[in-house]
Amino acid sequence: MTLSKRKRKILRAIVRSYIRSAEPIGSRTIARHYLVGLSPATIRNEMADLEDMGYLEQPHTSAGRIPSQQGYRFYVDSLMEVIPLSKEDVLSIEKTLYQARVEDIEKLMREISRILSSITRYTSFVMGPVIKKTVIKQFKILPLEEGRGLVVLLTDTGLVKHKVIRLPRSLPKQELEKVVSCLNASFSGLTIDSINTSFLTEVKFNLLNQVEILDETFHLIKDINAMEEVNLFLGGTANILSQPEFRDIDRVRSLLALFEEKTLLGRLLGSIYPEGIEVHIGDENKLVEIKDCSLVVATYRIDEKTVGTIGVLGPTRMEYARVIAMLEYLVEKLENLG
Amino acid sequence: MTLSKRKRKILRAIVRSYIRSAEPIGSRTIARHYLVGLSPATIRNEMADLEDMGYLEQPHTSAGRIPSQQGYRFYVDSLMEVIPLSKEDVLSIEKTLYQARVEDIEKLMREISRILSSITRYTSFVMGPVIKKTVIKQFKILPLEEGRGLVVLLTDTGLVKHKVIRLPRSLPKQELEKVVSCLNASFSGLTIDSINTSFLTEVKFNLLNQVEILDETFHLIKDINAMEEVNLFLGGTANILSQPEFRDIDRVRSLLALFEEKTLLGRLLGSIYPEGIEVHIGDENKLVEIKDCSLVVATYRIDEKTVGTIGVLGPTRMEYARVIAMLEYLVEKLENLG
DNA sequence: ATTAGCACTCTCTTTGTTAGAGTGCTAATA
DNA sequence: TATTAGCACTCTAACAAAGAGAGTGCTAAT
Repeated sequence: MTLSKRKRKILRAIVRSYIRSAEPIGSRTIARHYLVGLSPATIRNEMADLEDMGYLEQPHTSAGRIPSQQGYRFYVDSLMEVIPLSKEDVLSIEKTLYQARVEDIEKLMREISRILSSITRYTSFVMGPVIKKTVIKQFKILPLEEGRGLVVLLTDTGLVKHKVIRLPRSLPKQELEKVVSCLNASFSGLTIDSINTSFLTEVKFNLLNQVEILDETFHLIKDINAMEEVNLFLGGTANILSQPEFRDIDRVRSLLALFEEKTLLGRLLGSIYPEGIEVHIGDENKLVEIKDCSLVVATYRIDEKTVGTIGVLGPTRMEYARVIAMLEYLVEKLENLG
Repeated sequence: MTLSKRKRKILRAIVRSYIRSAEPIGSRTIARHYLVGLSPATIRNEMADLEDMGYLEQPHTSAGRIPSQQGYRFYVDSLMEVIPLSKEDVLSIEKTLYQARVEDIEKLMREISRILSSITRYTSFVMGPVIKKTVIKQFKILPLEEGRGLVVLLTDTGLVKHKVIRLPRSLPKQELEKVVSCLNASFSGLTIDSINTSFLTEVKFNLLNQVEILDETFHLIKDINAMEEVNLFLGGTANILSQPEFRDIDRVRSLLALFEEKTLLGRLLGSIYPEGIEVHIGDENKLVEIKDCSLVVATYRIDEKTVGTIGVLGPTRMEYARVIAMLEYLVEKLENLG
């Protein structure tokens, strides 16, 4: 399905204009502003063709045309030119990051997400490694006051999780250390995911006399596993309300409910790990709640191994080029500062 | 300003009816359903009086009456009867809590907030102790790999915070312990709030040779202090969209933006510590964003000292009685399980 | 292949009309 | 004196009709 040069020009004009104005575009407008020299009638014929081919739609007979999902797809794949971020944008990002005094990865993620949503005016997200897939590096147990201890779990991605557990009151220090080293010997190097009940039982056997503490520790792992705690930062969830396509409360509601239930969203995002940047337009999205949105997702790597995703969710009428440029820039930021 | 028994009956009927239906109530309806035996004309006279006195409002001349803010106030103070939760509600709460396998205070807070919003259909929040005001119990520093360590900060409220810091590469174990015990000696027993720069400088002086690590630790405290991280769980933020008063996108937007920016909300809530339960109706709220909402807030205590708040934010047309009953029940849950 | 011209279609806005709900007032009633 | 019936009045919401405007598709001319 190849398009003539002129058809491409027209399609591009329509997509761009519609992205800007959210209004259907008529042949006259195009002839005047985008393809000077041609008459509206000619444009009309071309537009009719483009509609037949599935790239355009007409809200009703006497309205102009708007891009179809296929139209956006073609635009993103073949027509769009990604231009680098403007100096002002770069400057504003750098300034914000500097002022935020980013100190750890979580704060960085939060900040980047904030920047992304405030500049794009869409909803943004930054997700860290899915915790279930991260590799356990080390356990530590800090005895607290009588009968309680703090399990600290370090993962290879630099993530730290802790949990207060009960300890047997009579546990002498050496015993505790023994338990810890046993835990480390058993678990370190494994992903949290891979520790199942049968494996645990085996380890438990080796620690017969310390079963109680192990149980608690196991709960930590199980909890982490169960809660699917996604390291997910959302920004600009209220932004979609400014988009004219979401004037209708009912369309917004399901979306906002989705944002609140981060687990679901996290699972979706966790299943996308694009090489480079991926654009999911409308129906291409797996989640029904966002079947009329577009999702732009990028992957970032830290130390060659930690993998997270960053992206933007907005209407299909999204400023793809700009969003992609933003993402490219911010991925770099994440990778360098993280 | 005292109201006749009949006026009170009428006001109560109007408030109740409006809470249920969100529709203005006319004299006929009241005469038929709430005060059988009286004619609409009589009710009309009384209603006119009530409007004069400021308890009722008329959206327009030929509509029925709706309660004014003052009307709600009077209702909450004098007319409302709080009836205990139904058996079904209690059962459903218990079931949810049981299934959630609540293990730590944060999970409990999240779960309670979820229950609260799902049953009331308003937006709920559960806030833990404001971290700045919590008392430092103990520092721990765990050496990690070469040149890095994990500072663990324990507070008297059971809250645990951690932060990865850089350590001088050459720091021997005994030195580290010395630093830790010095930190503890200096800081434990103080609130994070109260540690200011000048006090720090003093401590720094005592640790001259370990300045670097102290700096990092200080940053932890400063960070906590600066980020105002409120231990705030929101639930049902999308619920307000179901309320007819929020059919209008623009009214919703500022509210949702507020929800996203938890700091602001946390500061507001942190400034309310009612004895028992407090109801803030409409304009009584300090925050402009919620001047047309009602806020119902309760305090909960754990171990006689930890103080947090729990509450509900909804339209002024709120089921006050039911919400209050819910809160009473859930406060108890929080206090016993927390 | 392109374009001018024109009839046609659809929406949006305006205007007018009507039905319905509810009020306030007055005069009658208990 | 408190209550009520009756009635004119007001306001809204819903609907219909009409006109303007935008844009199309088709045909015939260039």
